[in-house]
Amino acid sequence: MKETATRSKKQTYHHGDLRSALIATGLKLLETKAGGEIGLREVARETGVSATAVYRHFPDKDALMAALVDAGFDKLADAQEAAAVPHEARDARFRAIGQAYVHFALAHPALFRVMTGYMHLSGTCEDGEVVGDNRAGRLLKDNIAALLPDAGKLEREVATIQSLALVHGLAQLVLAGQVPNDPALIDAVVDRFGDW
Amino acid sequence: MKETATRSKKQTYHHGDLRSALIATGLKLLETKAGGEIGLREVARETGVSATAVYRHFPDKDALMAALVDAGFDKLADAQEAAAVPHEARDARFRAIGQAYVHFALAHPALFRVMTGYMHLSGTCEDGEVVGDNRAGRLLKDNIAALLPDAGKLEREVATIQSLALVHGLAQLVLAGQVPNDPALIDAVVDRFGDW
DNA sequence: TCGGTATGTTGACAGTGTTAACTGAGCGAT
DNA sequence: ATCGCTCAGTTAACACTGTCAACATACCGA
Repeated sequence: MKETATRSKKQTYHHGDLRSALIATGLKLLETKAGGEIGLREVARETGVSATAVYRHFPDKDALMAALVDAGFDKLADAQEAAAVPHEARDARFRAIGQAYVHFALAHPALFRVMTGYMHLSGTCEDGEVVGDNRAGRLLKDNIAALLPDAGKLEREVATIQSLALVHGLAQLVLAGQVPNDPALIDAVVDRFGDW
Repeated sequence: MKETATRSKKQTYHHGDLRSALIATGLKLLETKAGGEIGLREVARETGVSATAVYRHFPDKDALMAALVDAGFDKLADAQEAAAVPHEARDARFRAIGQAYVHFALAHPALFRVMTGYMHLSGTCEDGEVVGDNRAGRLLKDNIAALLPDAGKLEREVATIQSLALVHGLAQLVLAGQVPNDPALIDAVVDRFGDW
């Protein structure tokens, strides 16, 4: 086809890396359509490809959704790292990471809903490890370790889970309309992030 | 029909309070089918009624789901009140309520998933009030007020949101497989519930 | 050059939410 | 007591979804 010039690399086949294209349009659809679900056929249609072509790259709709979840957590990690940069003190960096979690969820509500709704089939915690092994999870655990250098393993795990549960629950409650979307209030709640 | 004898009251019409029957079978289905979604037609079929009969009592599938959310929060309030009974001290009662939240979610995973997935269209917080006005929400706010008698309104709101976000996020993370389902670990995290 | 396989296509099937048109039970007014 | 209206249910159909089977074709190595 004629888009051979637009694609830079991996341009190996018919479409040239359709898998990444599907994920990209999925993310774009989740940015545009603020509310509601997303469909396998819809993603395929918007990518300009037949619906069943998706099955050459994902066994299920669930697998496609899981890939979107992974992509979402990657974007979240980007936002968190960017938010941490301007701060020097370790606790300030930590709080910035927590704020970034909630702000990301409020800025991308549809994507975050997919992330929470399909989280269970993407990177579950293996072998007793706490929180999934994506970049966002590692970022959190690394910061906890830097913040509690003298703590034992269990203590760090508890701190990790508490922090994550706080921001995750807060984001979801605000998105669900159970907590008013008041930045000052949200900041006040997240300021508890990292108090031990 | 012949089930006139089985129904005690409200037996006014063809089915006799079909609305409640639909909610009841919806809850039953959510207990039985541990994972996955629930369907309008499925609920109708299991109730022994035509699919379109649902539309005489609910404008949407969303409305039916919202009713299930309300019913779920009512059952949650029951569990929380029962869990609070044996404790005397106010902080112990408070922690028991928090534990009950997580345990309820883990005991009824499909129902809890529906509750979180459709929470946004059932009892959103009106006029700046914090958390929805169901029994579970009032129970939490009353206990916060008893626990922080000298606190200002904003301080109580922040405490309410922090508590709710902690247990809600924890429950969801465990259900999503991001946190191991270890009762001791969960108890350790929830023990932070109500520390100020 | 040729055969095989990776990557796409069309067509079909079961199942979903939703609407329109229809039927009949129950109750109030005459 | 009967008429008529409205409530509460039905069947039929539509557009849509996820998924499978069968088919077509572009690429790549022998």
